[in-house]
Amino acid sequence: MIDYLTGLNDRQREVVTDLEHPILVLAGAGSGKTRCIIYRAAYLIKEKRIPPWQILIVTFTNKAARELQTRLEQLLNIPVRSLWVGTFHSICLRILRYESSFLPYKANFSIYAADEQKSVLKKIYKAHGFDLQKYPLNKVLGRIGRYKNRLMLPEDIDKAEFEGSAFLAGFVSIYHHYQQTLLLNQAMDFDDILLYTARLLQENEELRAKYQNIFQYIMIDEYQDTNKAQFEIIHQLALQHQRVCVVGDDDQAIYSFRGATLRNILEFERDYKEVRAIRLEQNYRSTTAILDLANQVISHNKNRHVKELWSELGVGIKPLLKIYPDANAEAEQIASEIQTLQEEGCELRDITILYRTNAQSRLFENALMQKKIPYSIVGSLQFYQRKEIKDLIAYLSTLSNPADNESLLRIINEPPRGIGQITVTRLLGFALKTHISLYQAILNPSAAPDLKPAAIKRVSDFAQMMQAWSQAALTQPVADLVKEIVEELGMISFYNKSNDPKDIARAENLIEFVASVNEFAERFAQDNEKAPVLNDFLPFIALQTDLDMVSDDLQSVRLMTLHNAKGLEFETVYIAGLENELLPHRMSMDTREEIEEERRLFYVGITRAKRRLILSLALSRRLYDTYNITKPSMFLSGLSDDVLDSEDFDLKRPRSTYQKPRHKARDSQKFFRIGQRVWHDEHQEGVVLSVNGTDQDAVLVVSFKNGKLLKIVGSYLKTEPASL
DNA sequence: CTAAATTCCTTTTTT
DNA sequence: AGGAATTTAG
Repeated sequence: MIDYLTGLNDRQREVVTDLEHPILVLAGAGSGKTRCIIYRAAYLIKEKRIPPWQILIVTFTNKAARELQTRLEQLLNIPVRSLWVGTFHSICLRILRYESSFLPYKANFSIYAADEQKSVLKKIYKAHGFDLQKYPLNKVLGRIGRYKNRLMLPEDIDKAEFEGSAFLAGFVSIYHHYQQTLLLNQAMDFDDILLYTARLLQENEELRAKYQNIFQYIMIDEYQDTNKAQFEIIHQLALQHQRVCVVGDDDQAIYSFRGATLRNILEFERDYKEVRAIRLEQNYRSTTAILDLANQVISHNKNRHVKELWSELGVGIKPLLKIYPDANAEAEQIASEIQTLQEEGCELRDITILYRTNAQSRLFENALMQKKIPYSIVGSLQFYQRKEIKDLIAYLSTLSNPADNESLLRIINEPPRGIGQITVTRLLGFALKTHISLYQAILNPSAAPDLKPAAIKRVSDFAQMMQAWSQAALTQPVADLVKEIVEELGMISFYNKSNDPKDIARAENLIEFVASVNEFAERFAQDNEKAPVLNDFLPFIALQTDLDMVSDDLQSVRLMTLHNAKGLEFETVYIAGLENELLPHRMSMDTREEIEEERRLFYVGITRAKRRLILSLALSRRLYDTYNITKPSMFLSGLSDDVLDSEDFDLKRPRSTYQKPRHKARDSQKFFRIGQRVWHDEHQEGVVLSVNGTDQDAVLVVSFKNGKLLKIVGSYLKTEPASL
């Protein structure tokens, strides 16, 4: 018997047991919202005898989904495999594969991530003469994404909207070609997964009824970070029966860059009937000292529901701000503090270092490695974006979906097998002219004009190898298939032969990948009582992220971005790089909305800490190959002394004397450093503010005593005053 | 066709 | 700085 009384407070219990109304839970950080979801699911299954397959729970990450399922099973003491629990993308993908006959896609369509998207765009630019400068890939992809999140395909964009603008007209044309190419390749991007699901539910009455009927009870976590497409999917499913429960916190909305809109949480009471709104403000995670800081930081945001977190866990240790001369010192000091904590008996897995950008992880990795402190990076381009892994996955995608040109082109000459650019171009031309796919073209290369016999031989050898595998892929367990491909291509031994440590790491990655396929196969076999084949495996891999890989019981310090920290908690939290242009990030400080979102990101970081919170900033930091002087984050000003200790450092007063950043000495006479004095023929004495490059060629920003601030090349400067 | 040389380009955050 | 992409040389 589950005890719903002692484990939950009054309001949590209401969330769990009110099945009569649509429920909106406004849950502060650490207020036990995941607990509510788990107990509500348990309540439905155990008390109300709702079959698990009628319950849909949407989480923010795959890992959260797995955890939720495990905890629920522990609570119920029975397995609930048929429960629908996953991210929007994984749930939608499941539906789309199953219902592909209603779409212009086959069930085995590929998923394109950023790399493939860009590669598709580049080909379109080349074919249709679009200028990369005028249409930067990231901008275009961002815009396409924003349209898709609003459920708009190119044909839905109002002509009138872009008639006056050549740029917009160009963009719409690119968007159009892009969608066509994806369709031709039988591929979807991440946003398509949501868009097509939403459209299907909107337009197909039968399907809508079917899934409304399946998903009798719906729960959504992190509702504040849903976008319009996601809203529409849930709305279509829940509009009839209204049995929906959403959980979120407007102060933790940090995904507007991918179309998330607070509108969904703010208008929930209008979207559904007789909504019960329940607020959870008691925090069960952090000490009062930490919450005081969190409350004060977030109170500077204007656009929010005012709420104050409180807890009964005692005052605790006051958060501390540390200032370091440069980013290296920051990383080293944090590493040695962690060493001390470890010696005092802290568990490493209870410690995390949070930062704004992935690039910052590098410094911490080095510092921790030097001190031999185990660490794991959560997320980032650790694994699935590695070249060797992507190559291997491209083989698998091609075997499963021969229409997928991106994958085929990636591997057609990888490892090198004498099929060069010219051959590929000719094959592509031939395919285009005869309206067949590239894969079909390579099956019969002798039909292509201009191909030399030697080239034909190499192509058909490749094609035969692929054909054999794609036959095998239908029946052979995927674990065996992958092993065979890796061995036959000699990938591991190829990388092992090299002396480059990077290549050795690549070999190791491939071994790890093979191991992960085996792991998947075992789990799959347990659940389904048969060994998975390729088509069982690929859908899983497409949405797998590195976030899902770090095991909880591993004894290591966790490194991650602030975004990845959402939903997690740690005894000790370091938040590094509290500098303007980093947090808030330079790309996100133009509007008040952007700055408020960055502040929420900071808030999310703070509220991860259970007992100990250390903030830090560096007074200088390198970007690319340039050292820059930094300014403390604007989020630090306006905080009172009683919520943050700051090592006798006055943030309001500009620093006149600070320790010079340490750099490796170079045997060059004119090695310029930040803060260094330099002399110029005309402007006399000045101080270096930033350096880009070295020696004579360095481009420097120098503040001269005569008041001029100039960008200047090193060769015009002297490092000593001119003798009289 | 491959390998070397050169240029380009990056850094916001993620499913 | 460092890696990817593109151009050039063999």
